[in-house]
Amino acid sequence: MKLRETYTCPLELVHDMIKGKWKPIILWRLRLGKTTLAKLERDIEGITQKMLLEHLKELTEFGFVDKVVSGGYPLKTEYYLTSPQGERILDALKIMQEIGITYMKNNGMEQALKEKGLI
Amino acid sequence: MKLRETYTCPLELVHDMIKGKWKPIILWRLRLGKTTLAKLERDIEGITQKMLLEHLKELTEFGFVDKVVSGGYPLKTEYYLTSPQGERILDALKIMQEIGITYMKNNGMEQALKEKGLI
DNA sequence: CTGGATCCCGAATGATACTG
DNA sequence: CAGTATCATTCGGGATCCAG
Repeated sequence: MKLRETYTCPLELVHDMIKGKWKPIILWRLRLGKTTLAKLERDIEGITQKMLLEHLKELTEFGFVDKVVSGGYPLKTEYYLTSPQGERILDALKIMQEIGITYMKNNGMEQALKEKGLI
Repeated sequence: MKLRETYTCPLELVHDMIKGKWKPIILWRLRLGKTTLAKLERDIEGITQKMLLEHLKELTEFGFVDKVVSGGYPLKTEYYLTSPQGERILDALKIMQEIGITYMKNNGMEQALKEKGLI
């Protein structure tokens, strides 16, 4: 995600920072608390380690996520949402999630919601 | 913005619906109320009519925006946020705007904010 | 050796310019 | 305004590298 040099509006900046196929899902998954790369990879359906790493890196650079690396065996890295920025963006994502659920209900996609236990 | 056939999460769906360089700004501008294409084009710095039209079309298809065409000469079309979906997404965008302002303050981009009168 | 992270490349998609 | 062409970015695969 390449940022522009100038933004006409802070909103654009943030939108660019969370733009990308996997970023919202990663942040969403991180709402459950600090977790490892392996767990993220397991829980996020369809993502590859490479994509996960790339997007995590950007989220980290933009200050939404941070990580702790604990050396030793096995080598373990844990990722978590930063406070307040990471936690704040979650508020926005919650609204989007809510809109999505309502939208799907109203557009005959209830089946998918049931399968995920969201309804 | 091509939507996928399956989404693992409603959040992804919404993120895809507002993805695109100009969509957040268009929605943001529409928070000020119903307005015409010409005014949008004038107020959104750097957008071309083509881009504006395309993005408005998608936002309309996804139910965030609607338009009223009042016949007569000249033919006048006005766009506005739908209720509740369009207004709801605005709540998410407000949070993003806020995060963006804070981010810019903390990263030496205050100058840009002052120029826009946001600070 | 194992898990974490980066590099290079082709294919697909988005943005903008150009044109009628 | 719509259609097409061009240019820039992103996605994803696979190889590779680094560190304990």
